[in-house]
Amino acid sequence: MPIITLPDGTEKKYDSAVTIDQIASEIGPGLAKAALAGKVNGELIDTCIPITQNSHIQIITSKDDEGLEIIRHSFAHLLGHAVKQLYPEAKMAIGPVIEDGFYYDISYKDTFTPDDLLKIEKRMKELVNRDYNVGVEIVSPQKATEVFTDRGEIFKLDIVKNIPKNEIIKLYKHQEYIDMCRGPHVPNTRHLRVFKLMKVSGAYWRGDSNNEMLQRIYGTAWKSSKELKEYISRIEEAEKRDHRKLGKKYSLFHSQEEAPGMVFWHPKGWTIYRILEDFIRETITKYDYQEVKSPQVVDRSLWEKSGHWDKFKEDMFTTTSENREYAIKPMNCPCHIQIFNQGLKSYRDLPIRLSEFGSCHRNEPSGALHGLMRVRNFVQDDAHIFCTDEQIQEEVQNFIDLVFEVYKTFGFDSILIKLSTRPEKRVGSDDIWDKSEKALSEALDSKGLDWSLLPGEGAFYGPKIEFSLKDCLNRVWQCGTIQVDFSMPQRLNASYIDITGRKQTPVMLHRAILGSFERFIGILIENYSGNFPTWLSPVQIMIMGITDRNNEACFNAKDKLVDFGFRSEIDIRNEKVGFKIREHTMQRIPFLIIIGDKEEENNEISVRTREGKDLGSMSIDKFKLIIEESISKKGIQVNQS
RNA sequence: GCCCUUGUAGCUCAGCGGUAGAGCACUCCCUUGGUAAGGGAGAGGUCUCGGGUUCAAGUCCCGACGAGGGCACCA
Repeated sequence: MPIITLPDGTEKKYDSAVTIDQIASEIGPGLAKAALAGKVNGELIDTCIPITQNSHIQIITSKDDEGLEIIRHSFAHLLGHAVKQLYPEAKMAIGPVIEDGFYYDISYKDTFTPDDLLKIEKRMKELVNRDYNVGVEIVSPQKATEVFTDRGEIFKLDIVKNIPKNEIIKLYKHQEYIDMCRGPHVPNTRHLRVFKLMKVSGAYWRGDSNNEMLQRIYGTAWKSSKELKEYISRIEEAEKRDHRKLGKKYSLFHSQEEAPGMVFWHPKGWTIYRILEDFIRETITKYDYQEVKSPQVVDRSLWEKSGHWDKFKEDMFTTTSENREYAIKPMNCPCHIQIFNQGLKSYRDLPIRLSEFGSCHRNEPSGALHGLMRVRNFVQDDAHIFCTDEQIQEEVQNFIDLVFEVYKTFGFDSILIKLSTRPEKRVGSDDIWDKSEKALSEALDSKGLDWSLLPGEGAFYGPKIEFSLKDCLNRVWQCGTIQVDFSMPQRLNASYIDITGRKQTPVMLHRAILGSFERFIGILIENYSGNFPTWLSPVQIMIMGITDRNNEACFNAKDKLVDFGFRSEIDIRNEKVGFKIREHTMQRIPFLIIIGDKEEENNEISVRTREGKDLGSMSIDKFKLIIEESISKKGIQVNQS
């Protein structure tokens, strides 16, 4: 005799078990048609599962977020149905929901081509049009084993074996196709309309690189074709902004076969790099950092002491000379400890903040390389803070201020923060972990920030905070980090004399704001889509004459603007002004200056922006104020169109 | 590193067994033109590299290297 309570508080009494489908039908045929699943006391169930207990229920339709997830999940089953019809020998592995869609991992003797994808997609559409009901059955592990043994679904059998005894197993029947899933799933395929198969790629079974490589078919699915279209155009927009493409277009950098994963910075890209470096240098100086520079190539003995030789030998570039073996540094911290270790340190000296724009090399797997985002040679805006346990919290607080100040300067206002705490395998006493985790969380709370906890995700040597920014396409990039390290100072014998005259080991905080310059510039290129704010624009001003008669005036204007400190160039090619304007507008140069006879007569210049706005004629001094204003805003509220 | 795809002029791409193509860029000539493409001519390629099949190989096969999409990795 279940009593069912609806979200609006209405109660319904039933003589016997009742399903979501029945309840929805009583409320209205429209709802019955739209019902995808139910939420019973907070748990999602299929529409056909009988409810026997008094329950609060909610009917899930495609309007709910959960509804879309269910639809996407059912699409994975539908994909399975189609694949097994077309390729009966295929073995289905797993088919979960992911952001924006779903995928299915499949083992099959031949590789799926884009043509196969079209065939599968076509078959899926045909199946959808049958409007067939999806059946669900709760079975025992034995039954599930029988079913999948019959069907030769070896991966499903493996999954069944690993399902805990107390968990129920549900089989979903898509006509002759049977899949296993926690569910719930849509009751009928007519709910599955808007989708597209996107691509096929490789993926390891159970995500383990020792296992077989399966073929993964990715699909996307949405509530409406409008949303699908928006999704596709979002992908296209991201492709247009691809930093590798824009890097070529604006001649910022390139890379070539002879140096995979390394960057050849062109004058324009290097200009941006230098501005960033100067900006960080200037900012951290305000925060009492001291800049240092340490060697690139260091004897293996140091890397043995630091533990890197054991753990990361394969990932380091090495070199030999006169029978000695060296590593090209993959990070700066061991060297910074060497600097710290010179001379006796007192507690009065702490905290010591050593920063370095040190070039590091890591031999990343070839498959990991990606434009500027993942390289083998990079420079971090790196620094190490040597301090006492008690100073951790204040140092973290200061760092948070620093991070927010820097990100804001680029126009990044939405920052996500994650705190990762002790993993199972770790060094350091529970006492010190307690203390430093507390220092980190209290530092965050003292700033009134929202943050999320990642338990167990910390490094073996200490907890950490990670700062991610959201770009204008809402993509999330992890950039900043501050990590407590209890291990390395000890390994490398760092010490200071405390107030009682005893030797102590300092805590070391690794921290970076931008992460690597390479990657951060990649992010900036995509975020601004090449429309760098004036302070970052490699060329800020392009001066062009109308005719040859104006060449001298152009040179004079350029000299004056360069003297003022603006990055200015001239274009006195034998071309019409319209042609030059088009070219430099497309190169996204913020200010275009045109000088013709009229301007010369009045001793003025004519100014136009890359947005196509004509600012009219003015004196160079007046223009100086305009561009100074634009530069001073840095990346804040820039026009990113 | 693994799976798939891929590598042709400076760039974007066509050609897919039979003497290397287009657009843009480049060079030269004409044009000196007022706010997003003036006109003409020319030059430019061991078709990534190394093997093989063939009378004949950018074109088919094998291998290496690079790149792209994923997976794994990311101190």
